[in-house]
Amino acid sequence: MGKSKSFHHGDLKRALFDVAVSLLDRDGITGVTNRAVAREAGVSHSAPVNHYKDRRALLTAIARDQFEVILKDIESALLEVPNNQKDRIEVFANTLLEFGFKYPHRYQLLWRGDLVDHEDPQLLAVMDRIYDQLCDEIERAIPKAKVDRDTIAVALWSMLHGYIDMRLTGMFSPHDDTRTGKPRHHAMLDLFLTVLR
Amino acid sequence: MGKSKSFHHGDLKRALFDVAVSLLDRDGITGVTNRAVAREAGVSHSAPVNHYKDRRALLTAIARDQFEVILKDIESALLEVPNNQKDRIEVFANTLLEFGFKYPHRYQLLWRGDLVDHEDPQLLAVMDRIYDQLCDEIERAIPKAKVDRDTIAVALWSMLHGYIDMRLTGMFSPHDDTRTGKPRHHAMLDLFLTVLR
DNA sequence: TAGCCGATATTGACAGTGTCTATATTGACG
DNA sequence: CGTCAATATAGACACTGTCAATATCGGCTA
Repeated sequence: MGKSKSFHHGDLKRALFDVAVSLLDRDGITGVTNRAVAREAGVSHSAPVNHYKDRRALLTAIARDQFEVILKDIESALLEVPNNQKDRIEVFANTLLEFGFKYPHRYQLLWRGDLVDHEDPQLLAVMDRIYDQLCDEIERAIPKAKVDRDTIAVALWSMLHGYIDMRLTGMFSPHDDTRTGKPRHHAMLDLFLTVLR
Repeated sequence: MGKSKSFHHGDLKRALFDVAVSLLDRDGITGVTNRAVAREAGVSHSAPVNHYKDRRALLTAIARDQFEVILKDIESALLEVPNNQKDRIEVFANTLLEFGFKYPHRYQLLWRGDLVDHEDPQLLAVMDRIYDQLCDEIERAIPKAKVDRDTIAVALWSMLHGYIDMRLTGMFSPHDDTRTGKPRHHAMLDLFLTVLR
């Protein structure tokens, strides 16, 4: 829709956004200050306020966008897997894991309640779509279960998020499972999916 | 050992520590600034430097301590459960969950790599003890498994951490499982432990 | 007891931050 | 051409962490 082709700059809003993301990747969240972003974009230190109310608004926009990226990654990865197969859940999981390890700082931003407005309706909407996607796959894979579909979804997403988060903080090292020789997260998933078979 | 009964103050090091924790509980991590801590302790803004090299050092000390609290909570909770029972794992899990919900800000601090030095040897030591404790319980409950004990431990801890973290960011609401009527995390645990039976 | 000395606390400074206000510039549109 | 709202700037304020210089205190030895 209405991308505001700007007056003085060109499209400062987008420029600020892009700069912020690249700073995030390079320096982590502490490197993404309003002033650094403005500097990098070649504008004055308080130019951003016209496009993003404050730092939180900018970071929320990024989080929104990255959740969308994840959703699209999942959707397109699922396209390459035939329907009604249990390993669609595996595809879901792997996509999330890959994103987390490829863009650690972006991933960590997503869950920083002090920096991102998790009440933002658009953001909530995307998260819901991801969640619903997961529920659909679970329903497809195991229509009959002792517990809620939601419980399975929450359990699985929790495990994935927790694993990524703890790996990123350096808590777990990326060792393989010694019994199967598979990467840890692969073995973990197998273990989890055992319940469903 | 050697608690440095201080000269001017009394035991400023401990006072700073306690003030920091109470500020953390009250205002979240953003409220725990060096200056606020000093102010609250009634000393000058740079008094803390004599006891904690910088903010990171203070927060690392807190994290260390809180991991110890968790370990002790787990150990004492386990004392009330007979050996060789599978629900010792449940006790482990519930203790972690309770801590997270009771002290959300402390819990979140534990995983903030930008604020806490996760290479700190003492901190690593405590985390290892918690991890080993978990592994022991797993070994006790299921000596024979298709996968590594480590894989089970990592999977379980990941799930617990992920659930707490996502609950604290407001991602999941605390709904009960509709099939069983149990709290979500309870049902989640049951689901996970199914693998082991 | 006198006096030294290291541990502890204060003060002041510097660079950086987010955010607000007033001011200037711009470009589209009448 | 001139108006006006959108956009950009410059300056200020109150914070922050951290450092260096200074002051104060207590235990120690002489």
